Amino acid sequence: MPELPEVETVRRELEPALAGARLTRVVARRPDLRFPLPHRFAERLTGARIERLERRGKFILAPLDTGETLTIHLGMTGRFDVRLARDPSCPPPDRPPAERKHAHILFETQAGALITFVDARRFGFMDLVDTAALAAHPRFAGMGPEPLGPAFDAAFLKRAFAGRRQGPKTLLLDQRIVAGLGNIYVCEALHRAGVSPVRGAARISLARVDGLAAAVRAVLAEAMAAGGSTLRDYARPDGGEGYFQHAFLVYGRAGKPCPSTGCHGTIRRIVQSGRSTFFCPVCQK
DNA sequence: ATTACGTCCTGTCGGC
DNA sequence: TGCCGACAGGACGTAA
Repeated sequence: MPELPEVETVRRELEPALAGARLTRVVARRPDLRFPLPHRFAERLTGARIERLERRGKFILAPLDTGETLTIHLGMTGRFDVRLARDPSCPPPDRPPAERKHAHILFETQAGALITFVDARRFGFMDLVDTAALAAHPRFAGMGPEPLGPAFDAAFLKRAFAGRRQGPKTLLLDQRIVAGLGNIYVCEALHRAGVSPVRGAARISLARVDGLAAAVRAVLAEAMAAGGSTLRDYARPDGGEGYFQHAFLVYGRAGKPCPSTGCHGTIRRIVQSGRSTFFCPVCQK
């Protein structure tokens, strides 16, 4: 379940193999992921040099020397398998059948690295967009600020919440308000800030919104330092696991006692906009 | 403008 | 033991 910390971890681990690398071979083993791949996808990538790897929200961006940018979204189960250049006399290790079955896109670099995009549920997607027009692209034009950037603070969030009747849970998941949060970190941030996920967002005091913005930044920074969270779906390109899941205070903990000091509440699971919300009804007001 | 809800996709897990 | 539904949760389309 890649959210910002997981996507950033993946970006960093792809860098050694892909930043500055020239693609010598690209294979799309099917014409679509979540959406159809763009026209002549593999051909437009083959021979291109990836100038660097960036991240915007939950997207990985790879600007190319062709004037286009490869945009990648991992969806739910998308991940990369990275094999750096190796001794050609040593055959590659066999992969488990499930891996092979859902290996949809292959990238080979001039230096001999083999990068495989694997996505069982195919909620991920890739696109090629004109780099000069990237900011104006519908997918990015309306995207909210980076939660760890300077534009995301209490004043900004207060404005975004103004006049809104939906709960902060729903609004923080909206990538047009802030880019990169997903279900897990929104639940965790709301609990840390002591803010109820169901309270009408316009009715949250500035002081609480301030605490919420701080909690969002803190939980993301901590998760990133831990290499993200590994649940059933997410795996790092290096095969390692993130370990922030051990720091969850509410996510997936329905029925367990609230971990807040002095609070005797019990974590509840409810459904908001079709998604699970985990929270403590006692200390989240 | 805002809100609500359905859709996509497949593997896993719990209950019967 | 096997079947079946619930669930996981990203973005997006549609309709009110």
